[in-house]
Amino acid sequence: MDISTRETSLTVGEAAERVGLTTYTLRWYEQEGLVAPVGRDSAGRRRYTESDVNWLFLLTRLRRTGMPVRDMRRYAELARQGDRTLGARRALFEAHRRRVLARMAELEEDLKVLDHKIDAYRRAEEELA
Amino acid sequence: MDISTRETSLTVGEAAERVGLTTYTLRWYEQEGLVAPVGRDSAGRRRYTESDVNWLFLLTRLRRTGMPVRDMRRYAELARQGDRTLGARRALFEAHRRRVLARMAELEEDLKVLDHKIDAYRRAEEELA
DNA sequence: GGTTGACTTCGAGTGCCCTCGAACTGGAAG
DNA sequence: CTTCCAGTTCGAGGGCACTCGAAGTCAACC
Repeated sequence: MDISTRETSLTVGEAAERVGLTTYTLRWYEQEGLVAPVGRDSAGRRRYTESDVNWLFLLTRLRRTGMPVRDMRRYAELARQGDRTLGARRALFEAHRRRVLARMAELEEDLKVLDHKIDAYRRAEEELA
Repeated sequence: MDISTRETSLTVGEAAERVGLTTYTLRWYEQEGLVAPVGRDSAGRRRYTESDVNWLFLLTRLRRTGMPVRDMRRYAELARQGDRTLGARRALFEAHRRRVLARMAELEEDLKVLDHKIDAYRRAEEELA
């Protein structure tokens, strides 16, 4: 393999490590249409480009914020249709952004419950001490 | 049924509505040991007390913050052992609190990615306009 | 006293997201 | 040239947290 290929493309294992997913998951994402078919070398092995890796990274953030795989697939389909879906993709992100904010607000509420509980335990422990 | 019972105890359906879970889930939680066996009326139907409902509410907050059912069970077991596990329960909550904080920090990072992406889409749309 | 509707138990089924085993292939190192 | 490792496909399996269907019971209302 030539130098330029070596410098810009990664095997499935390398890509997996970069983005923090397993090789199983990477292949599965591709199969599920979350990732466009990845290029192959002469032996039929996947070669991930920079932009493949960037895309995967974005997917991990979407996933981590609780976006279902189904929605990620919809997003991937939009992205594959090019510029004419820019608005739709932005809308998708804006809607998701609102969900993430709501989730964060929930967590803050829940944190309060946790803190109250911790406090109650602390006081109860002092009672018994 | 007498008035005091009517005022302080709820059927599984009522309890479910109060805490935002289904009747299925409430029974399943009990079966899984997340809830101590609930009192029954003369016909064998569950009657949830105030404190049952409070406990269930707490469980929903733990669940919502991502605590696995397995850990909730462990917590429930500790609670059933009385005062001598106060320290352990507090430690459990403190550890969980740290996880929630970490999760919130993650979400904030992810929100940044989302915002950058939204911005990029906005600019790309303007390019095309 | 019959109908309705919410309850009971039990085990099976569902949806989501991976995760893995099996059988095979091909390039690289010794 | 053999050994080894990382890759390939395919379909099956697994963990988690519910969710439901079936068959039955019981209290309440008309």
